[in-house]
Amino acid sequence: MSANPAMAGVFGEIAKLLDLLGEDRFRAIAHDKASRAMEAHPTDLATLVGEGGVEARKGLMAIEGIGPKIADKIIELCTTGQISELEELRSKVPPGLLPLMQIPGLGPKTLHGFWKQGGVVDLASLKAIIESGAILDLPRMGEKTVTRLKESIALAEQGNIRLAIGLAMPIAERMIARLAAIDGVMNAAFAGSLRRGKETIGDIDILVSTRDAAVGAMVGEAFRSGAEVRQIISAGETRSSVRIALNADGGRWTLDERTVGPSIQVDLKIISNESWGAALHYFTGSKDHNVAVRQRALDMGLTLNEYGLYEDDKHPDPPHKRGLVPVASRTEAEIFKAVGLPYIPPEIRENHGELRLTATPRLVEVADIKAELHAHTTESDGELVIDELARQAMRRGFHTIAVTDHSKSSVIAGGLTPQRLREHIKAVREADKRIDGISILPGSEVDILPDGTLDYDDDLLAELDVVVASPHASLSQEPALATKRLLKAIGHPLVHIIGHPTGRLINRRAGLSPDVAEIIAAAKEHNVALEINAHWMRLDLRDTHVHAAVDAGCLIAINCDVHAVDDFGCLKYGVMTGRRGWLTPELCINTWEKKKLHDWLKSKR
DNA sequence: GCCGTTTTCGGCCCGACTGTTTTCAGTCG
Repeated sequence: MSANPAMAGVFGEIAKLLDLLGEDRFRAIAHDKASRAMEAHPTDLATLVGEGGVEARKGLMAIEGIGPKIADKIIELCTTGQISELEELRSKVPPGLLPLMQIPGLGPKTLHGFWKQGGVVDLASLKAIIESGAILDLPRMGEKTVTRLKESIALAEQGNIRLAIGLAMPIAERMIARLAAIDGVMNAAFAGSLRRGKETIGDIDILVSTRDAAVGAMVGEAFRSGAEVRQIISAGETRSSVRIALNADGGRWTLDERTVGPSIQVDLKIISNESWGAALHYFTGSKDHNVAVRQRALDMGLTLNEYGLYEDDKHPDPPHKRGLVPVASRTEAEIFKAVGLPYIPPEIRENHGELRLTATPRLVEVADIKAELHAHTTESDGELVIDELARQAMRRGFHTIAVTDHSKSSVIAGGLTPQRLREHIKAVREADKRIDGISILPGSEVDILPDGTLDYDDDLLAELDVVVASPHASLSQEPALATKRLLKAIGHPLVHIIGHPTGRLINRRAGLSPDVAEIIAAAKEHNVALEINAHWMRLDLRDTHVHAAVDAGCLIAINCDVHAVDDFGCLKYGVMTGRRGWLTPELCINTWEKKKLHDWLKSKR
């Protein structure tokens, strides 16, 4: 299991504590930056550290944002289980104070004042000084601020859940369609983490460019007066923020407030058409990518903001307010070119090496996908019969569809007994003969049982053209056991693909935590593809795992795990996840021409 | 605390918006 997220959490906490204590801001920023670098690092840093030593230190310092001091702290954490500096910081701050930083609008400076001057040590004491009115005696605290604070506390108490991309995307598309229909709107698009294809979205960023300022005012008004708007957070000439209620349709998943969250923030930015590319780049992020590109611009004597890329004349007023003509601003490509970079696709803008690219990488695209290798029919828990499934796959231009219903242990999902599977194989082969224009292959999504054995005997598995082996039960077993379990399935000579390798469900179930590096190495060795399950509840493998797999040259499958017609629409989320892992078409078996794919499948028979 | 195609010291991205202010601090992205 990768220790990176937990490690990132530790350094995030150090950053917050430093902020709260009013220590040097740049130290806090450095720890926060390092925390994000750990979170996103594709391989397990604890493994890299090993027993510590000079090599470990060197390896850590090679990572952008990690220097000698933080490297030493990582080694201390990995070898002793704690960081003495963190323990010391914790002892200086009341334990109930730190969680208050989650409250929107409440930053370190304000909270520091609450603590030192208002005696606030936790949520209860914060509420108490609000209730008594004592809060109004603190600096910069007026009626409006306190009203806003009360709303923010209520919001934070409901839980701060990042929305799954598959729920955020339709909301964004709906709002954009509405704004784009306004006369005089030139461009409307989403940016932010949604455009970068992250698995969950903290808030939705929408960008609109208009013919003139009057249109902009109308757009802002229309945005803030939408039926779903619950709260207007801010309303300016060029920016507005609202909070909208969620009424999400999860398809075959039942969604409750714990999964969906009560509401999501949507930010609107209105800009001129001339600034479209600069603004799109700016608001797409990521933050780390932007900082790096901006720094690169400065090094070239240029300055970049959301309005454009300008000659840097060191003037104190921003260039766009002085009527200067930008070097580049209309398109993102123009801006990248002007700072000496190839066009960088949004999904890899994370400052993870993309600024060292000399050409735009050819990442996998939705149009490349020519086969779906994981689909269910009414024979188990799907909604489509074989013929309908084949027609839907054909409509999308696929040359191959695999019918992979559940195996016998998945009782609730209507898993097939060996006898039923043999009949089903016959039915699939008949459909394949009957229907022209697509290859319909008999397969199974066979359970990987807790001990790593498969749910059917080898002689039956050998009759199938496609075997997707997936974990479905015992998803909270120990990491070491989970690793052993998956390695055993990968080593099975009849297995083509490991389906949703960890079994996680976003915002709902953590799933298995195997040693991903070991899994990837074994998959590479045994010529087994690891699946990116494209359903937005799963996205499993996740982006960081894909990145590690791609680095290792491991094959990847992107499958929609089709249960109903709509599930084909999840392909874009799987592809975005692949792109976030720098996945090229060569390594993605679903992009292969028919013969190449079928030859590969047969090589395991 | 990190980092270097002007720097191994002295910087550290940049602008919008809000509320409480008589000119700006804090927060956010």
